[in-house]
Amino acid sequence: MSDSKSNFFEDVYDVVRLIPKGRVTSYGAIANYLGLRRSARMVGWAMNQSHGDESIPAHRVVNRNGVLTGKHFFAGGEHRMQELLEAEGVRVKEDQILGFDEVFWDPVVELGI
DNA sequence: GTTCTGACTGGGT
DNA sequence: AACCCAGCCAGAA
Repeated sequence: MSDSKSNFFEDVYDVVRLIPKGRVTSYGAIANYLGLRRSARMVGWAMNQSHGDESIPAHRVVNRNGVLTGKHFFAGGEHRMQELLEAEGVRVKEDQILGFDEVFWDPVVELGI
């Protein structure tokens, strides 16, 4: 579209909202889905800007290592992100998701390209 | 205006 | 295997 301004953030938020409960994805997966394979940082940056919007399950977005890298940005304590994930059935240990491959949700695979 | 950093990732050393 | 570096883009100093 011609009026591409900050649509990137909108797209990121849209994909994050599509993450099913009990599933997680990575910044790179979202970036890849948006065609910005190497712009995973921007996804994280978009999440930072989304801080405060409870409609965006940012806790379901982790890095490719399955580590809750963004936990430190959650309000209510650093363990809030872990609590949110565990409440959805995602096991977390030492800020790392257990069975990451089982709960991983890839928008490119699930939604299609 | 330049410079640096960042909720990342992949490849190279 | 561990560490380092480059790439991507946007916002702050």
